[in-house]
Amino acid sequence: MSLRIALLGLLTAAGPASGYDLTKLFESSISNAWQARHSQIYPELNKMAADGLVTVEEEGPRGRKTYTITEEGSRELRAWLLTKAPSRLYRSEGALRAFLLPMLEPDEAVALLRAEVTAYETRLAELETIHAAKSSQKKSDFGVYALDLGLRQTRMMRDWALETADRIEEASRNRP
Amino acid sequence: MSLRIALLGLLTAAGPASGYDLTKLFESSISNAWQARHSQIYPELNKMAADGLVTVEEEGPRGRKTYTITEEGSRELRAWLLTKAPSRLYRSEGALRAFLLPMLEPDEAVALLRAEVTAYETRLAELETIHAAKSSQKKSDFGVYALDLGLRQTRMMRDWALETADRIEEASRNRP
DNA sequence: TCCTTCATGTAACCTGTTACATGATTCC
DNA sequence: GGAATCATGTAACAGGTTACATGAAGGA
Repeated sequence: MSLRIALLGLLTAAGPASGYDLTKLFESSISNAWQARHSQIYPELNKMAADGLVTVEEEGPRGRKTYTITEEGSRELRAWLLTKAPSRLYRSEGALRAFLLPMLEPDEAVALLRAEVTAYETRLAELETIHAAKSSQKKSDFGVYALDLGLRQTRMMRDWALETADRIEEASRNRP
Repeated sequence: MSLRIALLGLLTAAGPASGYDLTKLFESSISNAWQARHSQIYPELNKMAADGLVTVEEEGPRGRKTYTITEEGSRELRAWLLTKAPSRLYRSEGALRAFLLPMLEPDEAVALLRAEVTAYETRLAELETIHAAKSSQKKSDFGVYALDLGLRQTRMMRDWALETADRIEEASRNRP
């Protein structure tokens, strides 16, 4: 379901687009919240067309098909946003790792966490670049709230890793 | 892979247990980081036994099988923790919703966000209760870092929803 | 006796990833 | 002519959810 919603959202935000365009839009605009490959996108667009949520308005060179969202598609998207309670289940390899951290030696755990901090710093820098670009261009509001959420998420993870590393280090100094 | 790791982790943290026990442990201890149903856990335990990562030490009443982690299982778990770089891909229905928020009317978006705030407050209260219980009993360290992460995650989401609602409300008051 | 909990399993289905496959167009 | 990019698709597999199915043990 979520893939459908994401595609309808992108077609609303960016206007008519091909599967190829949507694959790139996925990477550049929504990858912070959801991911999908072309191998999942193409069949889904075909199903959505069969269900009347999108139409193929024109076929360009190289078999390019440009999809446009229909009235029904917009209704479906709106209904999902307004009525469907979001699943708050959270699945993360990072959190699983966090759970298992106490089974490592303190210095091993600290080394892992310091590496995580670096990775999150890098990611943060990327997101901040994107954020700066978005703020200046003022083109569309789509993505601004999700980008803010991504920034907060990344900062939170970095802070957690940093503070947890310090905590473990201090505890192991006190009783080695 | 992650399911295997989670099961090996639980067997390390809680000692020998049955599939039934592990299903409940999943819900009570690790659900913040990962979820799995019994229909996924039972077949996986059988595969893990075939691969020599766990052994069935005893069979109790009602066909109960108690699994114990093997040396090889411990090695596998350690290796995963120390060598496998965690995927930092983030997929969340909440974030997808955040992306699409600008397509709603301001008052609709604000209402959704206020409801989110309430939901996260509730979740936060639950986690804080668990946290308080864990802190006092001091039984095992397993889960403390993941629980801390869960608390930060939930607070971050609540704050984001709250501040975004305020932001949208103010913007719509200035130019209605 | 009946209900609840304990206990394990399978089957159908949906979602997502990786890899394979093909061909047109454009630019150098 | 050759490489990069545009463009669409399928197949095999892995991971996860929902529903179905069964039965033993324990307590009211």
